[in-house]
Amino acid sequence: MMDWNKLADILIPDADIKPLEYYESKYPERGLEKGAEVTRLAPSPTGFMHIGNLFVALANERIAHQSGGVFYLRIEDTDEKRKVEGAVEVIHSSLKYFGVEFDEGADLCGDYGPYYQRQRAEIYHAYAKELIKKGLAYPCFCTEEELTGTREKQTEQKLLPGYYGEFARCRNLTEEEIVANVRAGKPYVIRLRSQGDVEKKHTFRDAVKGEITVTENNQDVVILKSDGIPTYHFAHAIDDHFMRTTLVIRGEEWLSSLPIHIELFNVLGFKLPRYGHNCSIQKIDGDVRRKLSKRKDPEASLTFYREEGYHKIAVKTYMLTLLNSNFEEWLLKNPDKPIDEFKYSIGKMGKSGALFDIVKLNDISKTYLSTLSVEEMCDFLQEWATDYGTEAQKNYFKDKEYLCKILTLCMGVGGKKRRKDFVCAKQAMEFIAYFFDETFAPEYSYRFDCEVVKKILSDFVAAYDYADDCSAWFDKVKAVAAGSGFATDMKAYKANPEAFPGNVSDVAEMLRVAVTGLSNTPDLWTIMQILGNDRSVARINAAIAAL
RNA sequence: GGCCCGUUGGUCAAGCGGUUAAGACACCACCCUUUCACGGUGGUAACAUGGGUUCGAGUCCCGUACGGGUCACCA
Repeated sequence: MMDWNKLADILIPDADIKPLEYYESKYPERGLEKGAEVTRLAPSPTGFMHIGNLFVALANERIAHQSGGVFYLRIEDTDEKRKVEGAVEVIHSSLKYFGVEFDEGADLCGDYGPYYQRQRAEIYHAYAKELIKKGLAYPCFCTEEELTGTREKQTEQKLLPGYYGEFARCRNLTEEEIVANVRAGKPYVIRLRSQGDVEKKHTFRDAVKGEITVTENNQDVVILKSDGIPTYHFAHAIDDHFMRTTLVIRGEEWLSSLPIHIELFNVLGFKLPRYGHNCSIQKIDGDVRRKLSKRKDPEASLTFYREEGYHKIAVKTYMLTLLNSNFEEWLLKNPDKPIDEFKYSIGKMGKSGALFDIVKLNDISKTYLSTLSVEEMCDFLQEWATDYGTEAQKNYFKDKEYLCKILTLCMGVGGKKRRKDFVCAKQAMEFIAYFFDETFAPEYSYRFDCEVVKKILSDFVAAYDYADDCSAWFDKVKAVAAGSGFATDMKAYKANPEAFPGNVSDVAEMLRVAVTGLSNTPDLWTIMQILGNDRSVARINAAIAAL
């Protein structure tokens, strides 16, 4: 008869392990109100934050906070190879930027810590040891070569690959063999002695997908690696139990290991949390649909949105439209309410992967930015420019009064309807570049003959008076147009376009190009008012000279 | 390949056995307009496929195709 107690002491000789009751009482049930959910985000500190991380973070955060529960951050740093310095800071700062705040976790305080898995070795060891004592886990001395060898044999024979049943060679080692191996200094892992049967299937209720069928796990999965660090599966069971997680929303790539988790919770005597497996965000690449890729797609990275200067609320709004199918409808009805008032529901999450649509994001961004005041816009742009702007762009903020005039114009403040010219800070800053001599770099492009343009511009300069009001100014534009035979009456022009070389709008375009270098800008009269008489005239003269 | 998940317009999607199959983005047209926009009105466009069940199927069942996920001492 095998003495598992003795073996457990040999295999896991830690001195600081306490009785199991200690851990249960140290991390008691949270005294939350009924219905309050405890959720978490558990990223690996790889230094890269994927848009999918934000997606799943938002879902968990909404569920917790809207139910009066707790949302915490746990760092899954069990894989030494993937660890990157400063990664936790990146996780915190990028999520915080998008308005996702944790109640506890990682470098915040909390009663259920530590929140770094590497610092939780004691508790993992305590439970691994317990499983060994019960005969539910055992050491495995197989080498990597042996494992790949059996896997190859299995695939060859079209058998289920893995460490199970007859292939679990270390499963039935005798006490003497184990002791001898340990004495010989052979490295070993601890494996679960699976009790499952792959022939048995159960239906499982997933919070996102609904009823799904899961097959029992029969793999003797590794729970403690040879360095004594747990694998994800084991850490997940221990941590989510002792951190008292009630609902795990995670990517669907975890769905296939759900059977392992179910068995682990069961074998440890823990209550299984509820799970929701959500789909990942995809993109269309040529004609294949695939996950947004860290390497190929810049928009996969959270830093992309910061660098482009997308407003955090716009990004969050877009995420929510993907996250919950009835959100857009709500937003339409409640345009002025803060988006956190939307009642998020996990059941309304899409069951199939959504394509990332930057055009839609742009639309949402434009609409959101058009609700800001001039002061808010100014602050928003400055915040972006401080981190990502060029020196010239930073200089835009030296004369705030001047800038505000520009923003008032470009945002259509004071008009009947706001304009929607700004998508993100970077684009907005480029959009207003022509107001600043340092960044005014016109590329004149006219749709009319040089001589015609030259005459019109010259006629206009001769007539222009800075003191003119908008309508006097436009009368002069019309006069100039008429002087070259252009139509000034749009109805007449439309009735017989052949009779004219063009119409007054074509003339306005020439002036616009001359003054701003662009054919697409807000009201030209106001632009010239902002630029001032000298600069306006000088620019038109420069344009004439360039012809 | 095995197992699991999915499939409504170009995109996001509503829909829970009877609907003229919503809405949003994009696109197109017209209107408004001194230019650029905003805005307004309208339009094009979808239930992957084959079988069932049913008086009746986008909705339920089975097969097929296609797409995705997963099969580590990675999470």
